[in-house]
Amino acid sequence: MTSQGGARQPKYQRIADALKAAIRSGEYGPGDRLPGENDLMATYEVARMTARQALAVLQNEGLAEARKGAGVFVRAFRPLRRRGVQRLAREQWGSGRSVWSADTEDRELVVDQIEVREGTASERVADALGVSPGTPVWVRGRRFVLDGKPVLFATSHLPADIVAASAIAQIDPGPGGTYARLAELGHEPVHFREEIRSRMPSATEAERLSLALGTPVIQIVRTAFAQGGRAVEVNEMTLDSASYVLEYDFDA
Amino acid sequence: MTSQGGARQPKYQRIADALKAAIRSGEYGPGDRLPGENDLMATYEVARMTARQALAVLQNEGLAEARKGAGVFVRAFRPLRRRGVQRLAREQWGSGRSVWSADTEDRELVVDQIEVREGTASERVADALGVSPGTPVWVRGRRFVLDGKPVLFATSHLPADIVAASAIAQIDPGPGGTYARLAELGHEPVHFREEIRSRMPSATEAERLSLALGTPVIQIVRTAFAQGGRAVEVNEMTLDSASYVLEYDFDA
DNA sequence: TAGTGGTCTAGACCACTTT
DNA sequence: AAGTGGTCTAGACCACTAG
Repeated sequence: MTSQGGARQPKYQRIADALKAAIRSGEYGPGDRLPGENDLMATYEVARMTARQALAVLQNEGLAEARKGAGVFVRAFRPLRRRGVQRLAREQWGSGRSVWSADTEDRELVVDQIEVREGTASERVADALGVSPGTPVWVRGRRFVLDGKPVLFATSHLPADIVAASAIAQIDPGPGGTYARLAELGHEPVHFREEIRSRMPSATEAERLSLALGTPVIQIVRTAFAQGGRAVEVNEMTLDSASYVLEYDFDA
Repeated sequence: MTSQGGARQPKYQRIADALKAAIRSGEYGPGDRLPGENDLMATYEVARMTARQALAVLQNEGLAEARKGAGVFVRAFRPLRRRGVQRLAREQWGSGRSVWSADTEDRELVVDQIEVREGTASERVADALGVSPGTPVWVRGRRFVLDGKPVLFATSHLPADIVAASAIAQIDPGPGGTYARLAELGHEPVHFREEIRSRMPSATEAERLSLALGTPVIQIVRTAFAQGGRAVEVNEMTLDSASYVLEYDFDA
């Protein structure tokens, strides 16, 4: 085979581009089935691996999703809006509502994979809390599933000397959640810092969030500070990037 | 070949896991060369495509980077810290410094691919500015290259009726940048909203930021509001996720 | 020039989903 | 039962990088 009919791009790229153009043009809408491997082999007269590579491009860009035995489908997006500042306003948890109720509105929220245990601060957590590694902390882990789709999991770390005897060391921290309890203990959070990164998930994370190929995670590390500047909580959250838009409002 | 020696995982996954374990254990550090396709074929007695697939796993997770003709190498990370709130404080641009100087510290910053032109608001931009699609706007595009590595490109949109006759319609907007000029025009930004998304880049974006496989982009859409609530700028930024950590500080 | 990764072919068997 | 994507083999030629 002499290959290349004058094209400078690889075949699989040209096929992928054609599919992307068809999606942009509206020929295939969210949820629609795209031409499969066999279709592409016939249409473009290429080998199976080349057709697969073309479809892999779309999947790795997050535009399409393969379902084994069924086909390759255009992905749909309906992200939640997470208002970083308002959701942590004192009125929110001060009124007995949980912080997450601000994000979910009328959708069905399930919290599972709950874990509450005592442990010690890793180097990263110790650094954020301003303590030495190995310091006793309480660890609170959970996962959020919205309308059947896992969207986030989080692990919160709190200094054991503050929270050990409180409801924070229980599965259910009570109305208003952890922050309301911290306030009662005299360690009311008055300031927050959120650090945001994005990267591709590990295999474990991809499974825990049921992530399609080509879906990054957003990692948020929030540190809560009490009056006087003491860090009273470090919360490490891992979000499905296809399920979230983060919003931060602030003044000049 | 009878295949499978009792393994339940695909071969390429087992090979990929072995490589990841070797990286975690420190056997291969940042910048080190990993075993190549030929090495893996010999070591694990697999075909070239299977070895390639194993290496593709690492690349798609952002752990490794292939350099044509050279090998596959462990990636290194040294992100910039972008302080979302402080960098936009009035003192910053009020003092004649640019907003980005807050991020870069002592590293070498080059701004290129500069574009300043008049245009009309797309639906998305019009929506953010609170005007009708098609409204005249000035568009300011540019790319930031730090120590030779592109890290961000941004496109800013400003209502033409405000900025047309000002330095904002010039290549160089002068000391303190666009925001200082807006203030002089009586439209000083007093409030900001940043929306953050993450996704895999398109081929164009990947090229413009020299992104390795497995590197998501972070997209920030910032809207600046003047006193009275009028939106005076919408800035769409696309960041290399491997080059940035975003930070937001705020009170409860 | 030797070795590397990038692309591509032409087969094969499997597990899975749908009809 | 038919069709789909997932895995795998065994070859091949190419462009690029390095010593």
